[in-house]
Amino acid sequence: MLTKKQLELLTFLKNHLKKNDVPPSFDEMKDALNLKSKSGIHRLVSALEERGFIRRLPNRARAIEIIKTTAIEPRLKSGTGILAQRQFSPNVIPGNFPRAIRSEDNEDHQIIALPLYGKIAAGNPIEAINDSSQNIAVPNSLIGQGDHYALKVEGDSMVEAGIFDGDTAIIKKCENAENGTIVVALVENEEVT
Amino acid sequence: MLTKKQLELLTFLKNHLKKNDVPPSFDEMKDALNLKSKSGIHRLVSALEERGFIRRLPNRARAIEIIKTTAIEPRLKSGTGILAQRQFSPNVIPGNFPRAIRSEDNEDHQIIALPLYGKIAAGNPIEAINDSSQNIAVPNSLIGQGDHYALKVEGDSMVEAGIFDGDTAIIKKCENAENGTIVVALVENEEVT
DNA sequence: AACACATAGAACTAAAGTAGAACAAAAGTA
DNA sequence: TACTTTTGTTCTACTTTAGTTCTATGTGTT
Repeated sequence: MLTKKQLELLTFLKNHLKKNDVPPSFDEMKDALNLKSKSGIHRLVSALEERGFIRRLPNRARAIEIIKTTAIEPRLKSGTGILAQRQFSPNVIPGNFPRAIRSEDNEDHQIIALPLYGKIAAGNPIEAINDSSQNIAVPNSLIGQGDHYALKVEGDSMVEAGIFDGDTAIIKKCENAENGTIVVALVENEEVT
Repeated sequence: MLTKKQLELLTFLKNHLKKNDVPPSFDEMKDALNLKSKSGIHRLVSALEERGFIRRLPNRARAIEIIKTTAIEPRLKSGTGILAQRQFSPNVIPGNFPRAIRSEDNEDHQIIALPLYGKIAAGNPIEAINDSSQNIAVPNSLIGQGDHYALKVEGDSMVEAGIFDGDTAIIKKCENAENGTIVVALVENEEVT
């Protein structure tokens, strides 16, 4: 229903509203999405309005109201039984990875296979799949010391951190989280978030 | 939906009504918002009326009625800057509290004041309020060893765990989370989830 | 009638905010 | 391939918001 940019704006709107009680102005939205002009925002806002996610009063400052947000991700488990528990402990993404892997760099680096443990929800918690049969290939320039594994990101509540739906997160395993790091924590035995 | 000034006035209206049972006059509103003239108030009142937050009788003194307020509780902070970061580390709710405090038991127990650090989102992360000025009173029968504090629960994604919107969570501070415990983790410096 | 208190609103200014055209590039789609 | 949509940009035009002063009008009391 929504493009990435539209979702990003909607998410920002939601958070801004929660934080400040006041909808952001076009300028604030512009800054939040790292645009240089408010016109792009104008179009995104119009798109959100057209799709029925927000409502607004024309020519009124900050007159934006959220009507609905994106639907919640469908859950994987059936709801009847209890999942076998994976032996997760809290893990940390150091968060200083380069944003993207340049393909031309691949020659220079050794590729490492990381176990793909399952999915991680950026929005609602999603259970961890416990078959580590799938691996993904990662240049070891991304990896420092220690145990690592991978999770697929599902949901969009982390877009502000540059983590998008469908991304694959490389997770470093460690026992304690420092303040300010993005963590993946096991919640209630069967879900990670 | 509202500009800052409009929200400011609406908040003042709400508080004044709660305190005095009588809506303020234009002059009182003018003083409350530090204006030198009542005309500004007149416009703000009209804006609030236009947006459906208040209703009024024309040409009647103090004839203002609040129809609705903003969905989210007004925040204590100004909303301009970045929050100073609280020194959170991952914390654990042991989860074996009795479900409710019976008032007749209060005589038997010592009451302890816990700092109310802010809100915790059961769904999406919410930033932590960093003024620990508010405390809540808790019977120490609920509290075991160690550091504790309190957070308000907002959202409902934890209902299955018996945690509801509006609940106040008593959190025990500890450094490591065991598997299966419900944790509150600091995410991205300013939000807890 | 006179008075105090309250609301209504015009007129002006400056600042903040919204609207949208026009062009270009990139991504997605038939 | 051709076409459409989305996105990013610059630039301009216009509207609203906010603060101010000043005046007019309505309402209830004495």
